[in-house]
Amino acid sequence: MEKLSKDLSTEERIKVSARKIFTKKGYAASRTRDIAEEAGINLALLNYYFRSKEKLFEIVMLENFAQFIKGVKTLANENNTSLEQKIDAIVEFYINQLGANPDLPIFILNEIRSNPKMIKSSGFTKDMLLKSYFMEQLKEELAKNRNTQILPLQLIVNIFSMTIFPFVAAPLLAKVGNLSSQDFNILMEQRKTLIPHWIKKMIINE
Amino acid sequence: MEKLSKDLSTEERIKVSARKIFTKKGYAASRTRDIAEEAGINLALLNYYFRSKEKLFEIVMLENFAQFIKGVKTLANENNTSLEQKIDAIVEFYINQLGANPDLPIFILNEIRSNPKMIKSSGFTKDMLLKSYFMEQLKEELAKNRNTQILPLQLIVNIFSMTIFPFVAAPLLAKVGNLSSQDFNILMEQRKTLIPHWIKKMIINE
DNA sequence: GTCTATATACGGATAGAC
DNA sequence: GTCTATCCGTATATAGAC
Repeated sequence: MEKLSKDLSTEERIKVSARKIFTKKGYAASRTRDIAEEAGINLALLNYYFRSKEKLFEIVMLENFAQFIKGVKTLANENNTSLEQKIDAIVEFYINQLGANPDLPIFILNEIRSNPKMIKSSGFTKDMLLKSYFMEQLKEELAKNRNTQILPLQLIVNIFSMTIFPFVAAPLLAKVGNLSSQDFNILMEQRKTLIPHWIKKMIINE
Repeated sequence: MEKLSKDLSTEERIKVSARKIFTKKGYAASRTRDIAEEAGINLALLNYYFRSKEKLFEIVMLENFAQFIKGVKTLANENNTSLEQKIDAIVEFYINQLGANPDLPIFILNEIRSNPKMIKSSGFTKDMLLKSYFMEQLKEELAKNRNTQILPLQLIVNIFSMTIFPFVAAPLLAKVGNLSSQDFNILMEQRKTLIPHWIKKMIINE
């Protein structure tokens, strides 16, 4: 197992290792010893910097959340892109993001499940989507198509479902669909254009 | 916290409690002591019946898998229902199923992630969907609409994504969408008809 | 700041009485 | 079959030397 490069500060190396291990195994199954070893330092040092496993975890989680939120927040509020462009951008952004970090979404969702309090400190807010410019544009487009009986939220759920779920279910999907990891990547690459295309169809009231 | 009714055998009560706790907290974070207490028996007795935490877990997991698989396997191979009817049935089945067990999918997906070997013994096979009657009907319908460039698998991914993901992301969705649990149920109830409707649109090559 | 050694706690599992 | 008491491994956390 490759050790981390030495040009990061010790504190930073611990955080990087912690994220890696927490993300892969979840909080409970992760051992501070493993995190320390991965960072190339001693267990005592980990506690010296972060006081406890739990504190370290919280810090890492907040950064994970932030990474996740940042995408929507900025993309959804660009005010010189069309609705279509925004959908394209969001889908592509998350497929790229999760392609590099496939374990991240299920890890986050799972930790939220087992510790519902976490969501309060997560940075996710009810305004970040509902009051975004993206939401305005979506409502407008639905009205234009006389398709007002569909809650815009339903479409937003679809965008994220179709984008994120395949990563969450990847091992199962690989099995059931008989896919190599190469096949999986191709499938996701196709979805970058397919998902926006499908969403467009949903908006139109035939 | 309500104790389980006494008319089940001890062994059965332990299994029920184990499923409940494992499903809620995941394997690593679950304590055999808690399972025993939930079942209203002693820790020693749990080991008397199941020898170890791990053995108990395996048994519970196999039953969880079975419950999950059973739906697709039977519904996808009904040979006197139309494609449309099958899609309706699958979506409704899972929304009902997961409405009663909202933690089940993320639990299963998460345990598979942290222990990839598990998928081998899970009962999920590459034939159960790819070689189903459902798949035949889907291919046929796509061909009929000259929509052969879309992999049928992409549509299957969509069905399950749109059906299952909202449960997986429920706490987040509730937060971001500002939904009460009542609202969430309504949203999912709507999806029982919306999802099949959307899938139909995807099949048609406009 | 970083290490070795150790204290302390917790959780899974077993011994043995009933 | 079911319990109480206990053992023992493992993991977090700290003490204290360098």
